[in-house]
Amino acid sequence: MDEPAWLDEHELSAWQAFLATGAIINRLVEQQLKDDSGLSHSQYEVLVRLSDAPDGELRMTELAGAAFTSKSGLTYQVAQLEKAGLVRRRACPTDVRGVIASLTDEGWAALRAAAPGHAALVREVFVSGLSREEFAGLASGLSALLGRLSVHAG
Amino acid sequence: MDEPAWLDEHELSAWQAFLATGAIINRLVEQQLKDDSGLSHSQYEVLVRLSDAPDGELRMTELAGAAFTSKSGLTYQVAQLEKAGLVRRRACPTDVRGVIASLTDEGWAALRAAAPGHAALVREVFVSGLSREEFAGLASGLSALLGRLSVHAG
DNA sequence: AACCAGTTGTTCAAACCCGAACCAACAGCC
DNA sequence: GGCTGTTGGTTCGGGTTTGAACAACTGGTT
Repeated sequence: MDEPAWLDEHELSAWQAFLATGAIINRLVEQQLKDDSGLSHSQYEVLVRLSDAPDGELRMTELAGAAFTSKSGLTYQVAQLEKAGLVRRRACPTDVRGVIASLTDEGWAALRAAAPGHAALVREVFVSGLSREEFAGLASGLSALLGRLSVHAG
Repeated sequence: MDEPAWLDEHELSAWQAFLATGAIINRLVEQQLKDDSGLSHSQYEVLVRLSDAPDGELRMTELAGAAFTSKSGLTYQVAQLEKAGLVRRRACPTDVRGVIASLTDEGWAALRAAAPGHAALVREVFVSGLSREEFAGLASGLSALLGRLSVHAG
């Protein structure tokens, strides 16, 4: 009801930290992937989602929901990945409109090759350096936030 | 030393939550600002940094450091803001190369107009819905992370 | 069967963002 | 004064992302 119109000191600094960490970490991840594997972060995410799905394939829409891009953005990235031979597209048997993206052998290989370096960086910039309690608090806060946002995103 | 090459379950889900929340929240913020004030998030950030600085002015480099864009990205955004009349550029008295960006009256006004709606959204998607403990944990985790990253960013 | 609201994925123009190259100007040094 | 290495900011080229418009299709209703 009588919520103040502004963020208080703690809220503001948490918000700033959220933005700053996001920006910095994204940049680092982007750089590492590009340098070591020639993949962009979005492309890597697409490969990961596919690899998590049964048979390594997923409808475009599901993929767009799981990854964090718009539909058109996904079309573009999948086209890039297809050009690179990491992903194949095929028609969906149950829906003529549908397109199914699936990992090729090269796609699996690229992912296997890229993952360890990526994991190491994530560990370095996101996990290590925090105490067990700090990390636990961060993790549970983020997960609560995500749960809350899912409502919003609906 | 013998760090596993992969992220364990907890690390992975925290990482995913970090990416997902960042993506979703950024999108919501972007949308709200654009709809209500015609500003992009980056532009809003630039205005905020300037308003935080003494006399509402800052050198380009300091601005680029404080906001989270590259130098060229900043040049672009400041040009946009200048075109919109919200920011003015003037030469730096102590360094001929230097450029000082400063808020115009319209800039102050635009910021004052945009801030409450922005604050309300941040509150809604970032603060509220979390218990006091969850938020505290999240905040301290983020701040630890940021402190850790500053080393990295050097 | 014919309609109709909703979904699917692509295309298009525009905006955005980055890194590299660049020029000009600083600072420190001999 | 003249070098030399560094910094400040813009420019440029290219890749990326977005939302809106679109055409094709679906599933349910009458």
